[in-house]
Amino acid sequence: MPFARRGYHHGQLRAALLHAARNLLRERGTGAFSLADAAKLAGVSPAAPYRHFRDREALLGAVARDGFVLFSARLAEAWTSHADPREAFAAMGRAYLAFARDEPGLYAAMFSQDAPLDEEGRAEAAKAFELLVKGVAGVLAAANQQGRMPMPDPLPIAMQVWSMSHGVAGLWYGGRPPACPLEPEQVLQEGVQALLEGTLAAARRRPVQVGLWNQPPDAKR
Amino acid sequence: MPFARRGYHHGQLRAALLHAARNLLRERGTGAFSLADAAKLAGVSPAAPYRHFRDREALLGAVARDGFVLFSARLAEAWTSHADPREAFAAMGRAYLAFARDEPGLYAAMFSQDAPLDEEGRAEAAKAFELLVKGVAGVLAAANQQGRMPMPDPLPIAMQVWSMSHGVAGLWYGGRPPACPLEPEQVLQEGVQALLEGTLAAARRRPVQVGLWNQPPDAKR
DNA sequence: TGTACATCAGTGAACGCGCGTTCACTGATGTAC
DNA sequence: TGTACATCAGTGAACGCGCGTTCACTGATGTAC
Repeated sequence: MPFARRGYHHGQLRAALLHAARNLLRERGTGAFSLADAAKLAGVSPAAPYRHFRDREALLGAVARDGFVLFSARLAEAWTSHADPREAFAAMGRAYLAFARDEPGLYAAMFSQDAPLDEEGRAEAAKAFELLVKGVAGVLAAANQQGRMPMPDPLPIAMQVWSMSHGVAGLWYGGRPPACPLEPEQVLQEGVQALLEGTLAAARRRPVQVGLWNQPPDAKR
Repeated sequence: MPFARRGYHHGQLRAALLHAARNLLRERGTGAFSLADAAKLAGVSPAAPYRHFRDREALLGAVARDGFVLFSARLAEAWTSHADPREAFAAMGRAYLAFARDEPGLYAAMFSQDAPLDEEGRAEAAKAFELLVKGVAGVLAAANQQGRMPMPDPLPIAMQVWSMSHGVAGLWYGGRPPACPLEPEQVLQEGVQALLEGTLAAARRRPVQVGLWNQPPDAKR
């Protein structure tokens, strides 16, 4: 039992509440989460949380913010754990799904409007997305070492990858798993693989335009 | 006001409750949905719904089932509205997103474990997925009119397309829309485009093996 | 080192609310004779 | 055609519950002198 209280004053109630809330989120959903239960789990009266959070929403928002911090850390860890960008990117995908699998309630809260993110929370969410963009850019650069093709804009591709990851996570870990016998990791891995391959194939069809990198072909007129 | 009651007996309370529940789901989320409000919206006492549904979950499950029926209809409509499989498939994607945009609460309920599907409901959900598989198979066949490459199994591809669609829907219509300036329709359309292109590129690399269609290359030993 | 006091984290009882669900009932409907 | 009666959809009042939140309070902590 981490964050156990020591006396009349808890000492680290804020951290204990965040911890308890995450556990509740894991067992029940975002909707079933209750402030009273979080307080009880932290071994404290139902009024105590109000010393640290304005209301229920504020606690949920803080949990979601911490969720994005943890999420970013896991993605960054996966990215730096491999030298080859393609392997690193694949590891990122596995880390993404592992996070959604192990913390489905937290993951759902992070992307739900029930847990309103403050400015800092939105910055943390943006940071996680930046990691994905960096990963996509790395894979694209690795596939284009000779600079034979115009570099596609990594942002829409990252958004497509994010969408597929979010979709796989939602379908398998967010509700009813699909009836088909496919493994979510495989679906995502092969899907992203094909997605990148198709993008690169399209890019190879366009002539290299030195000085016009990252610009769409129509922009020259 | 559809399904308005006429006298002491409502006449079509079951349908009215399903209608009211869908409206509530549209305005609030799955979590905030309440049986009492559905009854009030249908102009009936809070005990009346129990004549037609075992409990709150049963009503939600019935709403979800009807949601899948409507969803399938929209997808089928889009598919049959174009002769060219590629155009039809693109229309299906747009129909998918339009459904999730116009009925976000219903869409969320359909994929949430809060609304337990009965046998019939699961069959309806499977039917919607079948339409997607049919669409993928149609596009693959159109790209392979000369029979030059082994036909890839449409099922995992359909699952990847479903995941990306579900992810785009979840990100843009299910919570916080992403900060990036991309349109969800464009992200999905281009993503699926690249995904299919990559899959076809991979398939072209394999030699045609007459009599071994739909079998993975390793299966020959 | 000791003491008075400000600060503030946590208490516990209470509130109002809305919800899911039950229950004895009432009134409309339709069917058997 | 008329009447008695079974059926059953909807009533309304009530229940128990859990929740978010407030409020006057209490007790520990740390700081100024």
